[in-house]
Amino acid sequence: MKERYDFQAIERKWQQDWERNEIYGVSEVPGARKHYVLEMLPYPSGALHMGHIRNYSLGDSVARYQRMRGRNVLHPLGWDAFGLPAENAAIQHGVPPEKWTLENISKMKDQCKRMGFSYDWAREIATCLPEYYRWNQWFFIQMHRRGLAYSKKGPVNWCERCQTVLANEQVVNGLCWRCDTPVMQKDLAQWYLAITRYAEELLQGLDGLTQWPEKVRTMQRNWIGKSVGAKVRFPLEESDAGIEVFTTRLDTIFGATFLVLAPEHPLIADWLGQAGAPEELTLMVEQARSQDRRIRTDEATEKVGAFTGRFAQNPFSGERVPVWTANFVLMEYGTGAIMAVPAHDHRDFEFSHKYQLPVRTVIVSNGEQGLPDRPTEAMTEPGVLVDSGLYSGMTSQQAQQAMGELAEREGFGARTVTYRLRDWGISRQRYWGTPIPIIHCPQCGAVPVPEEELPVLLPKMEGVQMGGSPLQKVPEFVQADCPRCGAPARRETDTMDTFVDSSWYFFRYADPRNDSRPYGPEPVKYWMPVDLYIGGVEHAVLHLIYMRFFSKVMRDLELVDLEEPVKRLFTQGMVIKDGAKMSKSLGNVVSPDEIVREFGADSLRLFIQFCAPPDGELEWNDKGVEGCSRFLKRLWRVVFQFHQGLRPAQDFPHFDQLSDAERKVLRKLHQTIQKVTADLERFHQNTAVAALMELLNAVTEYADQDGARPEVLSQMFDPMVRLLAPFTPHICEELWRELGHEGSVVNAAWPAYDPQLAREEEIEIVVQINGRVRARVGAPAEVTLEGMKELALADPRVQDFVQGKDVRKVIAVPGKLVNIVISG
RNA sequence: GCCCGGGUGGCGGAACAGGCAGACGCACAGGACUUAAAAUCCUGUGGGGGGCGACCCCCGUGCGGGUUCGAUUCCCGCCCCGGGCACCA
Repeated sequence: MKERYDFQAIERKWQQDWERNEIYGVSEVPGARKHYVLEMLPYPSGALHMGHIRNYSLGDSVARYQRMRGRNVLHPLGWDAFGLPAENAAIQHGVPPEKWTLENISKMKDQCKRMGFSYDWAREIATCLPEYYRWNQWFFIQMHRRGLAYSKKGPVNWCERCQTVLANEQVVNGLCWRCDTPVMQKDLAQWYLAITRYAEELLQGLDGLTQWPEKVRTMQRNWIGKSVGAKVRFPLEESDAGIEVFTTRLDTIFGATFLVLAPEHPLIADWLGQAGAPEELTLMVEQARSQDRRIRTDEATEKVGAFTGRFAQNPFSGERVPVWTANFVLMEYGTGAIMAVPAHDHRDFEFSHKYQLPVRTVIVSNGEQGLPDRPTEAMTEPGVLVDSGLYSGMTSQQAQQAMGELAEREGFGARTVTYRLRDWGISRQRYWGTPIPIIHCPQCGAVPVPEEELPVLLPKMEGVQMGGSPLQKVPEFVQADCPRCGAPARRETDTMDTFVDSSWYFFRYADPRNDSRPYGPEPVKYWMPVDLYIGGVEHAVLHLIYMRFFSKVMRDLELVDLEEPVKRLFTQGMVIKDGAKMSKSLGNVVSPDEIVREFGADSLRLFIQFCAPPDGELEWNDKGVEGCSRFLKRLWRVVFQFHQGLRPAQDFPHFDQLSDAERKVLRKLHQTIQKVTADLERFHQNTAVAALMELLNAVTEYADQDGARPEVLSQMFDPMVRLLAPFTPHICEELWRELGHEGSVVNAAWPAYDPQLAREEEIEIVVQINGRVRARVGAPAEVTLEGMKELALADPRVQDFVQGKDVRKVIAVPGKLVNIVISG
């Protein structure tokens, strides 16, 4: 008997064996049912943290389980290898970003192997390699050809610390998502991807993603921010120009007592440029423009404004309305101008109050009589129109339609839809990213690099420095000939946002070494969509919206025949310690390496799946790992103590020849098979592990009895090891071989449960009296409802309660419970 | 303010479709083994009360109501915590 569970030796041994035999390699097998399990690809920071371990342990147990169920499972991993930390390391320590990144990848890959994750490493990708990023460039060119990638000069989000532009999605509460520096506005020429063209489709598609968490779908809906309304043009007095406003409440237009322009509105600049512009106006506009965006867009910030001295005309009522400008109106939403209806909008109400502007009620609640004399707050609900000319008496909805139709007929407005979603700015003024494949020619303008010249290689740079696009300082890179006219030209020196890399990487796993296109149609057709995608919720409006966009574009490029790339999304919870996220600054980081060294990968994997439900937060607890390690030691002990003399399964005694204890433990086994299977299907790894612990408790109890029979134990160990294999593959592999099997447990079949054996022979019926448990009676499993009632009423304790009382009702729940309702 | 989650022992959590609240694990206490400790094994462990005793009673899933024979679970009204969005016209 092997005395000790030497996890270090066992884990090393089987990791080497699996690698040598390439046991985790997969290929397309026609006819075999595929299953694609994916985990969000990591940034190669240098070390896996507990969040990674949790993510990959969950994915790995699903991948192994599906494989044992006979699926052809694709389970790959790669590296999101471009990005700022590599560049910052280069600046701080003088290490070339490529070297830093590749070394980190190698370290982390090693950690993955030491965890025993079943990745097909033959499909590994790293986004910083030309063989990968050339396809980023290729996609960019395809998009450019269709007008989906375009360049535009305008205000962009700028992070001074990262020295680069950020996408809207990367600005979190006005701060840089990476370093929390307040984001400024800057005017720059940038490349954009036209995600807004897919806004409606991305929104509609969410309804079909029924296996995504509601939370993520809601976040995406909010982010896309669809508003249905109308644009209306208010002609300006003494001018040919007009002011176009966007409103979702066209029905309130008779209550529009003034207009407000954003301080950045082009008309404001015009007017300020003219002689005699009021000083007060100039001052206000300057103040608003220079206000920190975060403060400016905070609801709590005081609304300030100024009268422009101009008037416009309400196209519906013909009324003359003053034109104001104010800090609360933003240029980037709608038309940058609003009609203010103080009676029916909180913000307008507040503003009108401060500047003594008129408030006019034009909507009343259904069934309400008369007008409120002096409203104390805005009534923002829809209702019935009053004081609105021809439209008085209509409901808000009717009026919106009728007014919209009139505006369209008369040509001063139209019903329209706006979105909060902006096009995706992908230019980054940094070195370590995919070069944008564009050449700027003085004659021809921005010309895409011809496809056959891809990839545009990122030149090696020794001394990367902050400030400006680093590639500008590499003359050999910058100097290029125009692909169209051959004249000397300048190569684009910005690189792509790294979220481009991660927007399509999971397609590449299907065909990772293709060097003539991003992927071939057949492998993608076979493997896609991803059946299960596991990762953190923090990418809800970043990666998870970009990847949906890319998939739609690929469909329109006729590269794939697919609406949505991910069937089921699972967002796992964070790993925390002492109530806070693990972080270096808090000093509460637990290193997976140390845990693996002390308890082994299997114990860590088991604990991290046992300790909390996968979608909830996981509070780290060292003692908990120890408990899981104890469980594995006990498993080891019981198998090695009893496996000698185990007989093959066919010697198993007939059911009728089993003792009560033997039937009991066999029943527990089949119940456990049933439970673990169901729990894995519904992603409740924690209770699956708990069930396996219960099973081991039952088996140990039987095994320690006098007269425990080896042939019965043999029947127990075999399926038990298989059930546990997805969670703790190393120890299970060792035990599996010890039990006499030739091949790997990885390829063993998932055990089936026998409903007959899982069924209890004798059941316990809970007897309640007026809803309180008062007794328990035994009954045969096949007892009828009437039989249950009789048994319950016959029980002496029940008799005591019932005696002299009036039994009004007896309720029986099959196989479970009888409730006797008495009175008096 | 709006939208998602969530609130259960000392702790992490379980209870899948309204039917025994607290599975499993941690921690703790007592015991066995040991010269001793560690490891391991056994027993106990929501709170309160009663009985020599096998046991029995009462209370208990954030708070207050409701529906029901029966509510951690469903409904109404609150409180608290976590996350997301938020001057978006």
